[in-house]
Amino acid sequence: MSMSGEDDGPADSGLAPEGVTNDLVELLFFAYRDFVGDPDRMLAEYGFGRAHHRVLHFVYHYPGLTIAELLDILRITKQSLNRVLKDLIEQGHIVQKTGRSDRRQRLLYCSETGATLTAELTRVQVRRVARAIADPVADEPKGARDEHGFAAAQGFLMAMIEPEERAAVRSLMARRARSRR
Amino acid sequence: MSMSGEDDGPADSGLAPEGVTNDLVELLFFAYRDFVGDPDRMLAEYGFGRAHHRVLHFVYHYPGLTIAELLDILRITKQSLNRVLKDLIEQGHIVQKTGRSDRRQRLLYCSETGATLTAELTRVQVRRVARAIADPVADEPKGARDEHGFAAAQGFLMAMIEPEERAAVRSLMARRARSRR
DNA sequence: GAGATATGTCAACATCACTGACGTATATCG
DNA sequence: CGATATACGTCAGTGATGTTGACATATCTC
Repeated sequence: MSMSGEDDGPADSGLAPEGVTNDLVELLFFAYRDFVGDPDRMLAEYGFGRAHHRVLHFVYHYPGLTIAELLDILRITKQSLNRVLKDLIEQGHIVQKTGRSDRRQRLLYCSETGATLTAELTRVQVRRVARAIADPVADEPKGARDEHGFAAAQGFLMAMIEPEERAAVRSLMARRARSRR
Repeated sequence: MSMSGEDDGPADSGLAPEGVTNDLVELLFFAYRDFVGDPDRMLAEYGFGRAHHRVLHFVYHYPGLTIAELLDILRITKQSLNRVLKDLIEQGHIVQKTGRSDRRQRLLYCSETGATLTAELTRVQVRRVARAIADPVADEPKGARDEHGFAAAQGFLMAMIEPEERAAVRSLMARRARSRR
């Protein structure tokens, strides 16, 4: 009797049991928190914030980006972008060049210092992700039950979390498991 | 010159080729953006924001949470928490009960309406994650080359992104691949 | 030359975070 | 019991980042 209606049929549908997926939802929160935590701290020393990081990141990795493209990527208003972009340009981390085919465009590039700074930030984030891929945290040694790819996603996300925090996250989620019974 | 493939020879280090990992870093950004996008829009109708969502989420899933525990989970100050918590209590979505073993504690619970609202938010997020696990987006049909679990992570994160946005993300990242040569 | 487009900017405002200080209720310990 | 610590609440001020709305300027397109 497929209760076909909504969506998450924990029973027989090809989809995930809800309990495990709930864990993934929370792991995503914790993983993302730590994922942006490193750059946040590094940039704070320069007086920059996460918004500056996002601009630096995309300009560094996609040199020659236009303002419009950047706005579309970041999904913020041009006023919001302009505030942080102005900081970065004034401090010489980003430079603008007038577009050659369309002189209205301001193509964005990192300066030497901007590239150095951003490479540093990227290095830290890439390292965290690469390690999480290489050494996912095996959480459920029950093996065998990963037809769906939960354990893989769970191991990856848990490995993205700061090691000292993992115990706290695990014991929190164990608490839900208990109260479900 | 090592033939075989582009450039990224993970060769000896157990770690990931940097190019692919860069993609994962960005996919994480886009995936998280869309992951929180649904609840953001739903809560905006109630005049609530993301901070309210986080409180509702953890109180709903871990009934009886204390203020201190919630502060530790969210990593914000009690002043920040209090602002949103006050909103939620005044509007009857969350109730406080004095702790029985320690009467200083205020144990947090969702009311009926709070539970209904939060279940709705959770449903949307769980659905997105469950689908991404069940139907990861196969991006590199080259197969075979996933000894490290990149393709799996990439497929999961891409599937977390709003379907209409995937083409844009793909073409953006293709642009980096091009400029690397 | 008219109108669309790309960008910059001013002003006002909302959300969500922070610090610092202080108040109250309750628990714990000597 | 009294001192001290803990859990929580709150006032006041500030900063980062987002929003809307309006308007200016340069440049492209027709």
